[in-house]
Amino acid sequence: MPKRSYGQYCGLARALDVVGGRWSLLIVRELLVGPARYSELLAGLPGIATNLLAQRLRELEEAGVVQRMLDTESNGVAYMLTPWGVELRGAVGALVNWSTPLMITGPRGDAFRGHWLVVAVDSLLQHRRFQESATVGLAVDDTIVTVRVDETGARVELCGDAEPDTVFRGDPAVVLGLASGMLTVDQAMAGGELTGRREDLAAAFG
Amino acid sequence: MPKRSYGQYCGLARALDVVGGRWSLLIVRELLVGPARYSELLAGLPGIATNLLAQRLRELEEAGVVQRMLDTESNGVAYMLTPWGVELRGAVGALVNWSTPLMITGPRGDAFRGHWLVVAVDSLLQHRRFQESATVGLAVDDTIVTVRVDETGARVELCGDAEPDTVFRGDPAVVLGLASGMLTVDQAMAGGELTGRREDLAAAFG
DNA sequence: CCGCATCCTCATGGATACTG
DNA sequence: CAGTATCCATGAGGATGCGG
Repeated sequence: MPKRSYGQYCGLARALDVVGGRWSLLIVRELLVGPARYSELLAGLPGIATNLLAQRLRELEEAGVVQRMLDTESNGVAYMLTPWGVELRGAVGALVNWSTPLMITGPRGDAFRGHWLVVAVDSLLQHRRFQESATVGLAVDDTIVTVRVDETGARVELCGDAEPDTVFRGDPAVVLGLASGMLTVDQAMAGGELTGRREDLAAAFG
Repeated sequence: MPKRSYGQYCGLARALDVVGGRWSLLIVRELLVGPARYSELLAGLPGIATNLLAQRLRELEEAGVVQRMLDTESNGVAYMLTPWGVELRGAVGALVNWSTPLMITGPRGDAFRGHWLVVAVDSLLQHRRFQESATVGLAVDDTIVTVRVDETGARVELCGDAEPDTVFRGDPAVVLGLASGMLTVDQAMAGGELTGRREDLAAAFG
């Protein structure tokens, strides 16, 4: 009955009242990539229980972070972020950037989904500047993400129909190392993990 | 046995593995103002259970976010953020900014501590620009915070011995409204809640 | 006092089965 | 497919105790 709140007149506390629950921000992460069906959310959130996903979606919808929409393809429901929900990108990105040390040294064998790179690489490239413009594809497992940089900044998205002309295949850690600047292009390509034109990669992660 | 982890190779998930637990980020908020004793943390975190505070401090220390130090005054222990912990300021600030709508419309009667304004006002002023420089004091309850702005940005801190020459006394909501830009100086002073030289206030929250 | 540890109770989270 | 229902494990909140 009484939904648990911190009961503090403090911005951080009130924010956590809404998105501080377990799995809540991870659901937001999924929806930052784009609208998704319930089953897609389940697939993108390995480990979540079905009842929890349903409950969290209800809470986030009630709070005004998430809204339901009609999936025109299947005539079913899909979930998407409200404009206010999209504004969580900054907070999510800050946490992603902060966690870089944890991504380098942490445990192996964790679950991974290629589309997580969309939010992560975007955040990591956000505070970097680029002289040249470049568009490269990054293939991890069966997902291809497009990284497009120019003088105005970086944009990362899931690859749709139009594949970029240069696609690199590699390990998630290598991709994140490049994006965070912990790994140089030379180091990343040395292991032969990444294939393609070196100068394209250097421009995208310069 | 196994500390609860999301088990995802994702920056956000790994960050939440460390600071996603209940109360964790609020503890960080307290320490962003400065080092604090255990009892001070308890006072700044109304609602937390004593055992939880002890457990969270242990976890955060083990993760490298918090470190113990010697309190030279009392020869007791004090807690402070590590350099990596301080870097959470960006994420905390992003959540504070995001929560602005919740601070305007939310429930009344929540607990409040004056020093919470240090982190909040600092975050809210961070993305704003100022033509003139100004230093004003904001008094809420028995806490006075100093807001100092100039062309290079804003800095907010707890008022020590040297009180600023102009001190405004007001309601937390009015102060936050000013800092977020939701409230103009005229509106804030109209109710007579804030007293002092209007031009000083206008410069600090322009 | 201050800094916790213990104990107890109940709310929350997790796993799985089940249903419209 | 999109969730509920159920049941068990874990975690949080509150009071109290206790050593330094």
